[in-house]
Amino acid sequence: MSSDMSGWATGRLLSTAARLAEHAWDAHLARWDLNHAGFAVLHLLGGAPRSQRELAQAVQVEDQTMSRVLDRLERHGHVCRARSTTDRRRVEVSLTRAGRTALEEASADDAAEALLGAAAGDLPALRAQLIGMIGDLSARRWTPSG
Amino acid sequence: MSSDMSGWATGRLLSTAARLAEHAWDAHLARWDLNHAGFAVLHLLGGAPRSQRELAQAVQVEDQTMSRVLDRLERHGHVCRARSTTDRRRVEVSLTRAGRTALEEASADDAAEALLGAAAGDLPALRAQLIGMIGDLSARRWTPSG
DNA sequence: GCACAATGGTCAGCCTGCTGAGGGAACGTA
DNA sequence: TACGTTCCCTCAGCAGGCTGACCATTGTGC
Repeated sequence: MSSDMSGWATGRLLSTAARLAEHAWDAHLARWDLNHAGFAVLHLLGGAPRSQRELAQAVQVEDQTMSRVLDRLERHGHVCRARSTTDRRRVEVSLTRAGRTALEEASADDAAEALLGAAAGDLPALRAQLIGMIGDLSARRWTPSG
Repeated sequence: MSSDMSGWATGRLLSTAARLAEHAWDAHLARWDLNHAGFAVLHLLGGAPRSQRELAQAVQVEDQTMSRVLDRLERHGHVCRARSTTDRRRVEVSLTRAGRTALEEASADDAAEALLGAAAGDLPALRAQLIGMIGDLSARRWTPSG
């Protein structure tokens, strides 16, 4: 049944694996009205409030995308947006009490991570390769002298 | 500058790497009015015409998604859709002459694959891990006794 | 002080993914 | 022949990515 993937481009392999991982992850997070994108933001916000741009850069996403992810998080009450008093261009984003609870509960039960661990033979090796790859590709993308 | 990704969930690493790979790939394919999704379809169609459902299953995507990818390919003249004469439920998809040309030209210059090769330390190992992972996760998703 | 950049967010629009719902064609069985 | 089921595709709507264009605020230089 499973097609022969040896002829697939590596990019397609990455995309497919990522979609499957997101799907498993989202199924787990739906309990808290969350998904993979929102969860990553809550995770960052666990430490301290941040501006939207800081969040966007931390998760390697455009500002506009972060804006809409925050719309959804705000709509579901996980997050609170407030114009900065010192610099009124900035929007300070912070966890609500409900958001912190969701973050803690969702983090405690990391079934999805366990699933990936089982699916990937050598998880640390895979992670190391992905991290190296992201570093290389994102440098190529975000620096002028690509 | 590059944030510390050691705390990232593996799913997020996969998504980020996949997006960066898609971005590089798309930049290369834009010359032919193509993107990563459309290219995968053309690649499959290189052998022989297929029905939409066959294409969807081959690239592990829902039928509705494939339908829209084909809309775009058709609009740009890469592909031709024709109702099957033997089974009028089916739609036979085939390459146009322009589509075949685009496929051949885009395949010849595989700069994006080379880029990924350079970014990933050990490309064959990465590919092997991804293929294993896709097999495992997609079995979990698409079979009843997940 | 004022014109002009740089910075931080948003709006609009496109693309790929998903789910849910529905329509038309083919097939089984009564 | 008629009916229900299955199969294949499409429409509608949501979400996360992206680009391009725009607005408000802040900072800079003359």
